[in-house]
Amino acid sequence: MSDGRSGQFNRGESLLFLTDEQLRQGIEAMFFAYRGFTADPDRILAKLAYGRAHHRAIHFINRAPGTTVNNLLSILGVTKQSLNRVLRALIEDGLVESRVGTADKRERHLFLTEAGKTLEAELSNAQRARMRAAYKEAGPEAVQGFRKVLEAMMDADMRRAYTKLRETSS
Amino acid sequence: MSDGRSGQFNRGESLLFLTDEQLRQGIEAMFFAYRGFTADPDRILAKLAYGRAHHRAIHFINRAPGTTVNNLLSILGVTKQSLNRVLRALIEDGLVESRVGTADKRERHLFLTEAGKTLEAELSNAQRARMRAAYKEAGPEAVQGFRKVLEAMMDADMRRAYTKLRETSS
DNA sequence: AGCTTATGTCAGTGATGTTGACATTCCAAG
DNA sequence: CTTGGAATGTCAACATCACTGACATAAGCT
Repeated sequence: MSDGRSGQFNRGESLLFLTDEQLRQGIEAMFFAYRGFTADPDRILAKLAYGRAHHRAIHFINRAPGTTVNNLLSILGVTKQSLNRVLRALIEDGLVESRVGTADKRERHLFLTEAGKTLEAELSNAQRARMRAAYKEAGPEAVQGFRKVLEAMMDADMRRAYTKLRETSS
Repeated sequence: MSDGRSGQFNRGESLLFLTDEQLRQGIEAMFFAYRGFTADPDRILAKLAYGRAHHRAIHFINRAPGTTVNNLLSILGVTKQSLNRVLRALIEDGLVESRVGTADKRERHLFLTEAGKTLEAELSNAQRARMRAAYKEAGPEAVQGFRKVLEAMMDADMRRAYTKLRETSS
């Protein structure tokens, strides 16, 4: 790691000791934090006999109403058969509506019903509350860094999906 | 998007637009990043017919050699039945050794065998490589914020486990 | 001796993922 | 136009893994 500076570190690198130990702490922080991240929605979902797969489907249908099953598949990264079971349950329970495509009748466009939107809001509110609290506790500068590292940790195709979602929502 | 930044915030909060939209982006970043975070180990584990549960067990046994089953349970947050299935497999495959406690013979103390350490290193290296790359891409200041937000997102008991691990490792 | 603790095990259930087979629809080559 | 392939989505069977509940065993504690 020859940075060829006169001093041992330049200003930018001096805070970044990438020892295995530091990295492992980051790994463990990620593990524990993700548990907290999903804890609140999990509690709500458990009462309804739903799991995280249902939450993810509801989240992204809400995010991009009218999305097709195929589109959802690529975002969620599961097989279509897996997603189908989840969608079937949500449709039967009246949370999601599936409309045959007009241009291409093979496609199904997915929408949340009023009941679906209600559950989505309940899940979102719980998760946002925790995120808001964490942001507030960590402070504004920390939030920038948080987002930056997370984005750098994604696979290329995930980052594409992520930035695409950011665009369409604005 | 009502961000109304005319004079509504004081200096400290001015960088922190806690709109629902901003929070949702954080949520999605967390979702996608966690997939990237586990992708590399998952590939290695799949070849051995192991899952993430095995990885977590191996990780924390390596982190705290001699830990008891009960201790591991509280860190991992799974049921003993679940953990037992995992441990049984790892012991049968010669990756983990279970020694009866000397002071309290009810306890089992867990250690990685040489083969276990080899697999742990393989998994760790893959995950650290990604973490290192993400840290490098995001920059030093970002790393501080990343860690700070993650810690703030944990449940209280998780944060206790996390900081305890940090102490014992130093 | 009786109560509690630590661990392990068996049985049943549920969520989630997989592969395979199949129906429907679209599109393009002949 | 017809036919065959590709795309989209659905249904069925099976595997994995987590959970709850019940119980067994051994050891420590009062």
